[in-house]
Order: sequence, then structure tokens, then C-alpha cells
Amino acid sequence: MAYNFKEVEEKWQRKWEKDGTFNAKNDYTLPKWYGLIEFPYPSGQGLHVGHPRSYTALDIIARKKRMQGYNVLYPIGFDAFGLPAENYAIKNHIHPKITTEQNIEHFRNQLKSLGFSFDWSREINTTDPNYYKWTQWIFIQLFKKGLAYKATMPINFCTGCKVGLANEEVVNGVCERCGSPVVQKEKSQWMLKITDYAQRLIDDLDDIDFLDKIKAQQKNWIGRSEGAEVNFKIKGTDDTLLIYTTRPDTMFGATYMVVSPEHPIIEKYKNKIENIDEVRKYQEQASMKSDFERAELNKEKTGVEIKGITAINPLNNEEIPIWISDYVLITYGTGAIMAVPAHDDRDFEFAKKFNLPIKQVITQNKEEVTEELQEAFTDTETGILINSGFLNGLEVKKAIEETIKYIEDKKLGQRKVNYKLRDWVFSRQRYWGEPIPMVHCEKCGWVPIPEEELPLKLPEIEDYEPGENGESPLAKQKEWIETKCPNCGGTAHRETDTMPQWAGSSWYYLRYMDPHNDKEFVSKEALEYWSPVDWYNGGMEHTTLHLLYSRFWHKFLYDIGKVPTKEPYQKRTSHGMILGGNGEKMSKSKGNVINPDDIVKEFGADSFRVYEMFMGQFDQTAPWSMESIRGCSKFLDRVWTMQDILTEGSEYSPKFESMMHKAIKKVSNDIEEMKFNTAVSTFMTMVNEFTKEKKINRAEYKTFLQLLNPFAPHMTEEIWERIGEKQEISQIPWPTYDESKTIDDEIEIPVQVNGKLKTTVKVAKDIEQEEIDKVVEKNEIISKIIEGKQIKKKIYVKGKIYNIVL
RNA sequence: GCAGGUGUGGCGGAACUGGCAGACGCACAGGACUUAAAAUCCUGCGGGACUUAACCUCCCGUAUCGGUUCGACUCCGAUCACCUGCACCA
Repeated sequence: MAYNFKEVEEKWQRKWEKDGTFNAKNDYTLPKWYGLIEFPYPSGQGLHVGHPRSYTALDIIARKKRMQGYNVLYPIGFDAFGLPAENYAIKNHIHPKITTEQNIEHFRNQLKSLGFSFDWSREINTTDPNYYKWTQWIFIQLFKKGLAYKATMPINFCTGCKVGLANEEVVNGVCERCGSPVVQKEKSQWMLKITDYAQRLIDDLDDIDFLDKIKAQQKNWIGRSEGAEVNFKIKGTDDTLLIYTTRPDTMFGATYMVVSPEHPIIEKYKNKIENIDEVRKYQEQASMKSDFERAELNKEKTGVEIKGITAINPLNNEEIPIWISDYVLITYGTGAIMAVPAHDDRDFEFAKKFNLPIKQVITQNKEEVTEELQEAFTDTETGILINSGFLNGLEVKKAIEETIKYIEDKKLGQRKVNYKLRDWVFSRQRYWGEPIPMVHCEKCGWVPIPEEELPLKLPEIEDYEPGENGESPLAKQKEWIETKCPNCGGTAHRETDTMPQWAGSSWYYLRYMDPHNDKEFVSKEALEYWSPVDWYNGGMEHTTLHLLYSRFWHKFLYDIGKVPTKEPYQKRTSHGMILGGNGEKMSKSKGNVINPDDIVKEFGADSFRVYEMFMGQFDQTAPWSMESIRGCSKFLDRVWTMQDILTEGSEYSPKFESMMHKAIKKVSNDIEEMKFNTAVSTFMTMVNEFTKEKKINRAEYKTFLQLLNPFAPHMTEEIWERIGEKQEISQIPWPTYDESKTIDDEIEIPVQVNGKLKTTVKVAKDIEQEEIDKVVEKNEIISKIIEGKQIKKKIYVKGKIYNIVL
């Protein structure tokens, strides 16, 4: 009887659905385990083969945890707001709600066809008003605590999508989604003060189990730097120019100042500046460039000296010129720097170009410098201060401390920590997102709508085109906009911008704990029991966006006493991308896209799952191979065929006993460590052994099927039933092993001469050196080699290796 | 430039904490079964030398060069290549 995967897989999927086999239990006395995968955006293309890699991995872990007696929460939902649905609506005049529903239906069917053990009763959807009601509620809490604010500021504006973008969404100067150029635009936006949490977002990483590379990337993104802010007097005034530096030790080497083109000092001293026209012209040119262009064009530095005003270096009272240049950014630090060309690469380049003096104040070899610097000396480990008054002779690190002490004493400035992280631009001029639940009243300003009025539903509209000047489509909905101020009852207008897609996904893991609650975003009891997420797997591409945003929201909710843990996710791992057969990223244009439906149709879900786990190391990229999946399918056929060689036996046979115990240990560990590929190879080796022997007894088969069940749940259930087992395999406790039985009594020890392998000897596992010496000496091959030679040393590493040094 | 990662047969990849390099799979080759093919099963499969052949034996081999060690894919130093993220962040 050949294996009919289609029939069998459908049969069990139906049964699981009917019985709710994998639904989390509401019994809060059981030990819990909460596994999470990133819920998909239901795109029109359907599931990508990359999705199941992550889902299968955590499905395997979840299934094993269940068999180990945990109450497992392994939920699924849809992150369904987003641009593709809206763009589709603009083109085809179909409401995004309709296409979204269709897409979700498609995704749901695809996911179910793969046999994931999701708890479908907890499915959520970010576009459901019962869900986004709470997204809006969280926003209002943020507003109440002053963490959501309106700001008019230059924002990244996508010329294609016609929306403002967060820094995180701008990739190489173009929009992450549509690839159109991004320009700077002044716009009043809702901002979230994630910067208030910068330090905690770094510090709390110490207490959680994220992969090192994920921690590193988050820290890198937050970009903490230590230094000082220092005031430089503007000559002839009582005014000062405030700069930020991480190298206060180099202050004696400052030979000029630079302000960014947007710096207010220009406006302030426009009457004093002799070459104001030239400066204005430079400002204008700079404003035409996007941030990206400014960075791109960094090969050639540009700038103009601001004539008529100069600064005084507070350490040595030297008068130095002030320049304007776009290599200084208004968005970081104070928008002004002191330039120390001798010890900063950018300043060096600028000074060379404009013939500005370069004064060396740090040297590697304590002697006086006579030769001209060929490049900036930026090393902070080996340098010694020179030409620097009271700092002379100090090492760099010491000098930094001394300088800060000095400027703080003299009230010239202060120690300062800066972050690259900026506040989160939270407004989108789009339709298909959560409405921001705020109204603007001329008397009261911005006022949140009363919480009992939530959810603030998206109005039904027909024109999804962005408005003039990139306004949200909602701006055209006059009736919807006009409302009363909840505060004073006067005329007020609704906010027409919507939230970014990151909003709904910033807290979805909480809703899964209690998805149908209409009183609270999640009940306290559910939070206490299920928090935190024990294991979260997702893509590396979400490390700096989603992961950081949701940690921020969670910390905020913790601060206002709404969640019991500081961090949302105890453990975070990531999977590698799946590439096309040619080793390139899958894309329609390259024609190398694999459709999961085709794979399921041809090989079945179990083969698909096993292959995705076998294809390579889980966290590394791997190319798709149609030949290899055939191999996995063949392996499963052999598992099926083993029914033909089944014999009775309630205990492992002596022949396979040690193999069985080793396998339980190996597979159990491999699953915990996400080394799924070697777990699968263990199964293959076992099948080879049983097949070679043409025998497998019931005890062995049963254990084997249990171990394989998380990987290939359908087939293993079916065989389990066919060999007459009554209870479903997923209800049977995970097999255990006996450590002592994983060690063989007799082992093969490799014997080396001068570190080169010559032969092996079979000895008892706990043999002592003297005994093994004799065994080795008697060995034919070895005795021939060592005959007449002098033995310097004999090394025996117990149970590992024997080495003779001649 | 900064941060992180990777480099092992024709290919995907194994190798615990420094202890038999190439598990397992794919591809390929040969054989069995078949009228034939597919499927299935069996055997071989890093490179080279020696050998009529087989067995044996020996040498080389984990990106490159060097070091530590009885012993290195694994540790240390340097170099090269590729991937990912960030990038004029003072």
C-alpha cells in the first residue's frame, strides 16, 4: 500500500480542526510555553516558501513542548493594514477590506494545508475594529504620558507613496516599499518619543536571550555615544555656539567650527555676516538635497566660510573661523561641531580642501612632531596629548576625563550622551491604517477622543487617492472630519493621518493571550500566566524596526502598570532566507519563485516540512532545490514502508537499544538548539539501520514515530493509527532516554602515531591507560610501525583517542 | 569606514568542550528487478601515488600564510574573498 499523502493529510487536518487539538488550554495551573512567529502580511501573492521555514521550526518546538506536558500557546494572525492593499484599491477601486479578506482566506487555507499546530481559535487581524480599538487605546495612553506629540519637522517623504516615512523605512535614499526617491519635506506629524527609552532599550538586552547578532544590531541602531557639549564664545557677543563632541581631549586642536546649513545661527547673525548672499545660496543648495544625496556625495566636501563672525576656543582663547557645510547634520548632536582636522577623518579632508590649518595635539610617540600629518590620527588607544596645555602628556582616555572635568568646573559645558536613534514618525498620509484617535480643537489643542468611543472606525470611502500635497485620503471626508471637542464641546476636526503598519504589530503578542476580551486589551490573569513570550522567531530584517518598536511599547505599558514584565520576548532567534534555485533572492522578475501550493500538491506537507528543516542550518540562507526535496519525500516513503517489517516487542531490541536512547537524546537537544537539519539526518540514519536489518519492533517504531511526529505530523499520526494505537500520537508524552544507555560498553578508539591516524582498537569504555597500552602494543599495525623506534610519549584521552609520539 | 556573519567534495551540508574530516541527503557511475522505462533495492563516489587488478600502504586536502599543541575545520596572529545591516552620527 503506497502512501497517499493527499488523503492522509486532509484527514488529519480535518480532525485537528474539528477537535481543536492544538488549542491552548485556559487552565492556568499547568506549566506554560508561549511560542511566537511573526504574523504575516496577507499579500496578494500568497504564502512565500520563506514563511513556512519559521513556522515549521516553531511548530516543531511547540509540538514537542505539548508532548512534554506544557500548556502551549502557538497562535497565528494577520498584520493586514498596509500599502499593497491600498495601492490595489486605488488601481481597481475595490475596498482594501475586501481584498484583505480574500487574501487572508487564501493564507489561512495555505497555512492549514501545511499542518501547523496553530491555535486558530485565537486568530487575530490588525484591521479588525475590535483589535485596532486597543491599538488606538495604547496611542491615547502614550499621548497622555506626553510620549506622543505633534511636531513640524523635515521628514522623509516618499515621492511614490506620497507619505512620510520613518528613518527605518528609508533604504539607500529610496522608499523601502516602492523604491521611489525620498525627499525632505516639512510636515506636521505625530511623533512617538522612543528616544526616552533609548538607554533602557540597550540596558535591558542584558537580561534576555536574544541572539548576539540581534543584540548587536539593536545597539548599533540605537547608536549610543558618550562625549560632551561645549560652548564656544562668538567673538564680540555674549552669545555662544554649542557643539557636541566625543573627543573633548582634542579641543586644543580645533582650528575651525562647522555648522550645518539649517543651523539657526545664520538667521540670528544675518546682519553681521559679510557674505550672507553666498551663505544663503549654500543653504539653498543643501536644502535641495536629500539626506541620502548629502551622504552619497561625500566624496567631495563642500562648504562656505561664514565671514564676519568667529568663535573663541574656550581652552586656549584662540580665535577660529566658522564654516557652513552639509557634512554636519542638524539632526544629530547640536548641529554644530568644532573641527579638529588632525584627529578626525572628515575634518581632515575638509581642511585639506579649503587649506585650513591642521594642528596635531595627539601623537603616538611622545616626541614633538615635525612632519606634516598625511592623514588624521584617530587612534584612541595609543595616543599621548601634546600642544595641549594642561593636558600634555596624558593618554587619550585620561585626557577626555580631565577635559570634561575642566569644562564642567568652568561652566563651559557638560558631559553628554547622544543617540543616533530618533523619535518615531508615527503619521501616515494614508487610508488603510488605524485612524489616529485625536481631534484638534482651536481652543483646547489636540484632544484624544474619549476611550468609550473607541474604536474610531475608518470611514467607508471610495476615493483612495492621496490628497493634494500628500494629504491623507481621509482629508477629503468632510463629514467624518468635523466633530465636537470632547473637552469643551466646540467645533473640532479629526486627525486625518493614520498609523503606520508597525502600530498593530507592536503589541499583537499580548492580544493572543486573550483575543476576545472586549473590556480590556488583555486581562490581568492572562498576562500574568502567559507573559512573557518564551520564544519568538522571525527575520533579521525586523531587528531594527518591529523588534525595537514593540520593545518600546511594551516598556511603556510596563511603566503604566499594564503588563507584568519589562520585556515582551524572553528569547529571540532568526531564520535564514530561502533563495531561489540559482542562489539568488526569489523574485518574480527573476522567475525563480517557488509556490508552496505546488510543493504541497506534488510532495505533500510532510515532505515540504521535512525538507525545509533539512535544507541547511536554520539561521543561514539556503537555496531551494527540487532534487533535494525529492530525497526527503523518498525518506518518508521508507518510513511508511517500515510497517512491512514491523515485529512485536514491547522493549527495544538489544541490537538497537543504544541507538534508540542516543536518538531520543540527539533529537530532543537538536530541536531545542534549532539544529533541525541534523535531527532529520538522525532519522535518516535510523531508517537506514532498520531497513538494513529488515526488522523494527513495535517499541522502536513507536519511539521513532514520536520523535518524527513534530516534523511530519500527518504521516506519523496515520501510521500510529494503522499499527493499532488507540490514542493520537500527539497526546502521548515525549519519549525519554537513559543516559547510561547512550554510552556503548565497547568503544572504538582511534590510534594515532605522531598525530596521524593509523588504526582503531576496540576496548571497554572505561579502560585505563595501562591496559590500553598493552592492547595497542599488541596491535599488528602499530607494532610494525613502532618496531625499533623510540617512544617518547603515549597519550590516552579517555574514550576519545590514543596517540603515540615517536 | 563601522558592526555582525560566512568560507569544508560536483552540490546542500555534518564534525560534542582541541581528538577517526566529509555524517545525512542530492547529483553522478555501475549492478539487480523489468519486454522497456519509471519507481524500488544493492554497490561505489575528496584528490593523487603505488599496483596487471583487487586488497594493502603512502602522500596531499577544511579560503591563504604563519603560530600554539602529542594532535587544529575547531584556538591565536595576519591576509584574501563573499554576504547582511548601518553609514559624513562629530
